[in-house]
Amino acid sequence: MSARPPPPSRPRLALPPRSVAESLFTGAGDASPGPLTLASALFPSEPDGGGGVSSSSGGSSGATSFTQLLTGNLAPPQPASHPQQQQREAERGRGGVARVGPALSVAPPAGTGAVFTVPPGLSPSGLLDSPGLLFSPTMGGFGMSHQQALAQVTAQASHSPLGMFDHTEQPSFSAAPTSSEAMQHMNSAANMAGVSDMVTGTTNNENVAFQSAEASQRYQVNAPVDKPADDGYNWRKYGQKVVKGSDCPRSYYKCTHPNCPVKKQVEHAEDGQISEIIYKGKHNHQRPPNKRGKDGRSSAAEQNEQSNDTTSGLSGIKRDQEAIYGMSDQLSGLSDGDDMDDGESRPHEADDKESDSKKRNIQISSQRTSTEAKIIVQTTSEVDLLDDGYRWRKYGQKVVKGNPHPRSYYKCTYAGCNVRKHIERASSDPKAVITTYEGKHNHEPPVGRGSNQNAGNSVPSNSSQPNMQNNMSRSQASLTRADFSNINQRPIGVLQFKSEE
DNA sequence: AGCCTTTGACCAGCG
DNA sequence: TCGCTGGTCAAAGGC
Repeated sequence: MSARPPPPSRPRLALPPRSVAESLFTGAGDASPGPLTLASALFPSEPDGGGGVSSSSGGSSGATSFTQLLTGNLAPPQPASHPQQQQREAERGRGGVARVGPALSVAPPAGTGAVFTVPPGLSPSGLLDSPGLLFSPTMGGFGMSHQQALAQVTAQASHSPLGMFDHTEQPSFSAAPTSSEAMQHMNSAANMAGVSDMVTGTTNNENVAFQSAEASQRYQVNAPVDKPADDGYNWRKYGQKVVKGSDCPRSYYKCTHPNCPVKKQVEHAEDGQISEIIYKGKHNHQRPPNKRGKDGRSSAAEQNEQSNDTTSGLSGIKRDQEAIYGMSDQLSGLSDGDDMDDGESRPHEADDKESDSKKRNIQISSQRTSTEAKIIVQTTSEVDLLDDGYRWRKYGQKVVKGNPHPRSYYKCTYAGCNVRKHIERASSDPKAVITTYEGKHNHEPPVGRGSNQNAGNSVPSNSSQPNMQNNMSRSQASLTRADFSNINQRPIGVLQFKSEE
């Protein structure tokens, strides 16, 4: 074993416990938008070029869909303050393993990035079934239709790391799934879009064309569990080691399926949480049937899954995982495309440090003990975060110990609505802003308002942006959305959404 | 009994 | 060549 070097602290966004918020999340179905709703709302495209998340490296076209953002318009997950991880990523790239995707919690280098924290209790139905989810036609600014976006996302999902994905090619709109597993992810994606029926026709396809190309995908999660998230496959741990430059012991797992080359590395943080999962290789087999029955790990949620799941065949925890991984898959496949203005994927860009430094990753974190779900997107102004379709009035601000940056408190201005949110900046990265919603709106988002206007913050808005919240059902929480009208401005908002009923 | 985890040792790549 | 490092092996033990 290698001597353990002094572990440099891995920068993390430290959030104070929010029991109130959590309790609200668990029961505040109405208040929460689906993650993709949030994400899509966060990253609307602006045909006029005035909106959309501009790439940190610039050069992105005006029309920026969520998918496009995933492919590259999100800034790289590694902040400049995380050189070690950047190095590690670069090293992984040099290792000859194509690195795809979505580091789940890596911070962006240029101070931009996104973190999706998918709550354990957040079922994919909540996570995925948001009515206004994804690319609502009313989100007219998008560069693609709802169906197109969905198709693209689901196609990306077919390039799953958990299953077979081939990041070397960008899935086309009509890309066909290559595996039943991929189809499961597609289902997840479809569920995310709330239109699972769009792809279920193909999900039954059992003719699996396994891909042979090696690939890997990274997930960064914060899962306070001893074992890595069950992704449906059987793994055997064959090693553990503390790697240099990381405070996390790394565990090595192999897929137990005969002749399956897939391995995964799981890094644990000091607190025992899983901080990162790296998949290498592709399964040459289908996901084994539910294994939990045999080992007695079946959970109530799992059991519930068996009886209730009618969408993707997964529910409860399993579906949560599917949601996590499915989303990750999508994000990975998408993010691998890197700069969207390239117009092509760059599968080996890990070899290119410069490119790597510009790589944008969606970060997804899974906190199984949390009922929160967050999307963290960097922005440059707190007021940018206020535009979520609702009107907010600032009622307080406070500086907490350990964080030089004040946390601001807002209340929904709608009469009788008790929804609050507070925006805080991470001490480690002032550009990382976390928005926490508490409560659920008992009303529709104000109709007719500009999406960038805030009652409490009269910030000039881009009137061309559609009000993406107007068609969201009440089951969706408010969301924070950055003002992307400034092409030079990076979104650094942090979204936090709650589970939906 | 079978499967899995643990853990020290070993190996290979790289600078 | 040597040392460092990451990845893997394999024996031992546990469940």
